[in-house]
Amino acid sequence: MPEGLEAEIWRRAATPLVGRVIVGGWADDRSSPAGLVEEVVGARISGVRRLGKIVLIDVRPRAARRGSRSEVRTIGLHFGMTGRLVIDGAAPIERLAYASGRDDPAWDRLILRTSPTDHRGGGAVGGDGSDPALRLNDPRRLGHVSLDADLSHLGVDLFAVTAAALTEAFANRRVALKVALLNQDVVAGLGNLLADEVLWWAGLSPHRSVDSLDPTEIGRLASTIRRRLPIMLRRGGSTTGTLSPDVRAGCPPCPRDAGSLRREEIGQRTAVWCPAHQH
DNA sequence: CCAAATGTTTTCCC
DNA sequence: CGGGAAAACATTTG
Repeated sequence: MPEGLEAEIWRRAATPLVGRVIVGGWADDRSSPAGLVEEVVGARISGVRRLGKIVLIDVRPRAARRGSRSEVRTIGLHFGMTGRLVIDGAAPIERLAYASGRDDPAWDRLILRTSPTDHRGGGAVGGDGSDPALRLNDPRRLGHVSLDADLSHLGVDLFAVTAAALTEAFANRRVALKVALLNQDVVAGLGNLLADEVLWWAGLSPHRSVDSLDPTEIGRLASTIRRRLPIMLRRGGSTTGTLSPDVRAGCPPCPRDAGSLRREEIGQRTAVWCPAHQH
């Protein structure tokens, strides 16, 4: 379930890390580039950003050592379907939909400990026995950690969507609207639930080819995205929409027009939509 | 035992 | 190179 909204919740939760120095940690090398922890130990966290579904931790090495890079490095947290972030022992999202409710340390993929300095309260942060500053827990290991990844292929961020950006992203493509919205190179951050949700609100069929949309429809889609996302973010994430996991599972009558919701596979993902009002 | 699950990535084919 | 379909990744949940 981690889509752009969950990444934004985690990004906000991780902002207290800015200013702290990474003093140690551990990375599962099946999920992270080899030597990642050694690369960032001693570095100060200079920023926490988000791009699409990816949370980015910028770190500034303390000094140029021989053979090491002195410029800012960026740790990318990619959550896959089951990755969760725990900051200073607190999980902003306790339980992910469609994932385990347990928090087994065996599923930890990245642990970063930071120095006690710069932490409000002054207590130890990530010292012996205490909670690490950052913990990425991912049972299914479908997520991963990147270092200085090239993210230039990503499309417009879901919170920056405009009609013009969609028009440009849809140009020269002839795929189903639902497939295009799930493509991170088109819009970065929309996942299966958010894509179905915004199409439901915009009244657009997931089957429509993107090259068949007229400017009015693209404008309606863009404004729907801009309007619905902040509401769902406030409510707690991508499961809080009209087409919640419960609705998706049960396929009750459409809440808008009492027609029947349809559940079918589009682009190898489950799509839920209302043929009565989505055209 | 079985089916389905929020996300990528790869591979093969047209 | 642009797609589309399908499989793969690894595991839990109901």
